Amino acid sequence: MEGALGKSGEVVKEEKRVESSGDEDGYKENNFLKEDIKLESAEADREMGEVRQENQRLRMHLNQIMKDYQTLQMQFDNILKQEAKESANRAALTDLLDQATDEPELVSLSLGRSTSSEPRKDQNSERLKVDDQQENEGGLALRLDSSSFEMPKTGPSTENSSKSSPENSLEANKEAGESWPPHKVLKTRRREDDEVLEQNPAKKARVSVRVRCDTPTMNDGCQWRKYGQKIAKGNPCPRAYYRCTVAPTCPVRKQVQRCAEDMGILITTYEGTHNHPLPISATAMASTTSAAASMLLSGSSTSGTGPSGTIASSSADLQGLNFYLSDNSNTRQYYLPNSSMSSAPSHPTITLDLTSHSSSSTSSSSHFSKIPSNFLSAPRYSSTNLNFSSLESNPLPISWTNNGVLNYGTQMQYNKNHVGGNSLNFGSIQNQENMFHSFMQNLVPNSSPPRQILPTDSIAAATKAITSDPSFQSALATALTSIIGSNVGGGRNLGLQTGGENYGKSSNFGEAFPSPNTNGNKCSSSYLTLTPPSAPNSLPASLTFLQPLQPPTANKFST
DNA sequence: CGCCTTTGACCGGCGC
DNA sequence: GCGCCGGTCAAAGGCG
Repeated sequence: MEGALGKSGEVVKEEKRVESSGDEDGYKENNFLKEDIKLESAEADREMGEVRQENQRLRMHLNQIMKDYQTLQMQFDNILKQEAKESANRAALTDLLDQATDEPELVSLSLGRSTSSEPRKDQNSERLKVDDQQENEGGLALRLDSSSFEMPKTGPSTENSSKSSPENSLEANKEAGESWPPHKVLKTRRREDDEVLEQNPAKKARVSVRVRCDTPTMNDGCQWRKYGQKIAKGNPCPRAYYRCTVAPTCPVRKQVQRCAEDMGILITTYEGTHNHPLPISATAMASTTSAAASMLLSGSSTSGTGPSGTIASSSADLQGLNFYLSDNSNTRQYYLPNSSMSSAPSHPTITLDLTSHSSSSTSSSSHFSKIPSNFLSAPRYSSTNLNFSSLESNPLPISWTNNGVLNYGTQMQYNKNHVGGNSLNFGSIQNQENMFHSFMQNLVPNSSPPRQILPTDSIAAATKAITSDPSFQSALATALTSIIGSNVGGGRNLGLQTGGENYGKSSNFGEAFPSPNTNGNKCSSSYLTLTPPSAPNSLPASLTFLQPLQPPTANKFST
């Protein structure tokens, strides 16, 4: 606009000059030549002026952006301070209530409503109080101590995906030995790898994803090969072992097992970091697990600052979104009571709970207080939980139908024929959630309609929870951005997921499911995908929940 | 034919 | 040292 005005002004001046110089005939030709030169110089001057004005405009815009950024930063800090105060008050209140009722209830570290009800060991109360204090001093609990996530260049989680990873050592060995080694050599290498792993605990971090899923496996977009199956102690359902086959040297493995107390819940545990480019449909889960693992490891890496070498637990509970971060000491016990997990030792485990508390009539356990103890983690090992469960007070038994229409009070449904044109009709969802999904839709190019079915009740619950509190959203986004942006495979696993056509050729359907069913679909995981900010006024990052399309093939089942 | 699952055997860590 | 247990291997067979 300013440029246009400036241009018009210059033109008027030139016209005046031309009019005043065109009166005398004797000097006409010379004057024309001079006028040409003058015009050229005027043209140059005008262009210079335009450039200057453009420069000035850009400067003004930059200043405006900086002002906006500072304003938002101040607002965000204020919100954090307020929530820290509220959290402190709640923690104190919870302690008082515990003492008054003389029940061994846990100390809630929630920012929102206090909902957890796991028993708390009395001997842990002092530690918990200290942890709470640390949280509150650090501001919003959900901050997850973002400073600890700024260690990608030196921390173990970064090394995880690069130099000293086992796959690299494998590759190094491969260069020397060419072919895949015989058994004994493999064993030797495994030992070498273990040494590397010991030096770098990130390798052993595990991310466990709990998803309500009626189908044998969760489709995470990656390509897996089953290499074993075992009956684990304490669970009648066999545990299946899968190895990533996208790349022959990929060290990533996963274990799939049904929840003993609730067969509807599928527990998938990922271990390792992919050392290869992933299919688009697999990036989200990889990002999520990697972020979660790095979160866990970051927390572990900061140990030593707190009492007994522990970090402060972080927890946020906002309308159903529980976000736990704890160390490997007793702090975990108040949401993982009486754990007797059979997972391998020295494996810090982070659990992403994407089950919905009241999503299913067959469900009896989805919140942490009801999670079967033998599937979460052993008490002595590091374990972190990200609970995306909805709460009793906020039931969201929502599912998507083939038309993308939400249902309430039904089991999750999967769409076989859903190819495109997902209208995301959210029916009677609250405005905030509607807006959130609309925003998410805007992130997906219209030319390629989201082929993922926006997933399940749990996702709806998580979405609702996140959208319920903007400050929480900001905090979560900031935290996850700091994690993922710095850690996930050098960013190669990041990105907005726009399609889920790649399901690989894997047919990893046979899995730990005791009673075969005829459902031809695999459950797809619920994805957390971070996207970069699209506008100065937008959130630092947006949190999306996406889901790949279901494969059209039928399932095979194993016992 | 290649890739997959199945499944019994084997290995190593851990507790007693 | 022994047994338990989680995890892995690899031969055998199935499938497309």
